Amino acid sequence: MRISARADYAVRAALELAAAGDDCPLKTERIAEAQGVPRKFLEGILNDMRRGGLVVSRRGGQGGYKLGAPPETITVADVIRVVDGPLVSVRGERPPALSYTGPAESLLPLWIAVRANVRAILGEVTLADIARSELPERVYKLAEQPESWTNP
Amino acid sequence: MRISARADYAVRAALELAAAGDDCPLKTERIAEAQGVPRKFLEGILNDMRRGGLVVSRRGGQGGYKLGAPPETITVADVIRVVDGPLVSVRGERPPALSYTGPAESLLPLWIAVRANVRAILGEVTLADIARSELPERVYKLAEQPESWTNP
DNA sequence: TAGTATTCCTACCGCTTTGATAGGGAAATC
DNA sequence: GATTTCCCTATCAAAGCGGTAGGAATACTA
Repeated sequence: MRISARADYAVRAALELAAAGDDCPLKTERIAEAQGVPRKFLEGILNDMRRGGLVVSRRGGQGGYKLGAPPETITVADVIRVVDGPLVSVRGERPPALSYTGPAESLLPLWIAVRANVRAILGEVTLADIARSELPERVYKLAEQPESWTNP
Repeated sequence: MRISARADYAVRAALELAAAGDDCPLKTERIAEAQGVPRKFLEGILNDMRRGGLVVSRRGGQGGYKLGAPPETITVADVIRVVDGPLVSVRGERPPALSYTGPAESLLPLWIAVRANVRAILGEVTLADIARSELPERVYKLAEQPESWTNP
């Protein structure tokens, strides 16, 4: 289960926009430098976000990008879905599309539970939460536990 | 965040073995038919599981595969790690290897929380749980909620 | 000891995805 | 009209993914 570079970059760009505020559009160059991601690559990602309605753009002189909605209303899941499609998939299918037989029958509810638990984080945390470093209680509690930081 | 075909197949094969019991080795052919997965592909997966110590094999006449440990002690996370590497990664790196700056600083604890929540499911549910269709309370509760089944 | 069944190994294949770059067209500002 | 910036298309190499082929090694059976 991997978070792609696209998704990571997209969220980081969105966070820069959230921090910049609504009346201060940022150009690709600025964001790329601030977050240390390849400019041309980021260009394409921002474009996807625009098509997805997540950001709005303006060209020319004082142009750039800004968020298309208040950062309190945009979740990380929203961003990832726009640039990468479904949050969680099994063999390229969304879990409800699967079917199992024999001793594997209860595998479906398991994948469903995994997806629900991923949503419980990514679907609840907003850009505003991260930008101001105030993750929701429940999320913070998870991140706090030392065993969450250890690799198996 | 996708579960690969390898991982899905591996878990299903392991479940067949769990259901078969310790004194009844299954051959690749049997498992492939039972779960409807390509035989030759499954062969390679079972081999990885053997190298990872998850299953033991015997060739010849009454050969086949059986679990290398009681199914109550093997979690789904164990299986996935053996065939696919780390459970959760960001841009190919494990979360603790990342670092973020500016408004993205709190992105790291977020990824950590996601991983923790994935582990909370896949690292707790054992092959025995699934094979006998008795998922732990907490997991069952998640899978039960109707909104867990809806696509966004 | 010969035969057969099964795992095991190596290599390969086509396809898609991923991460990234290049170059120029279109529009907004000055 | 010049400049700035977004926007579009095309391309690229490398890696991963899902799957296949053929045969070598080994264990049981007779």
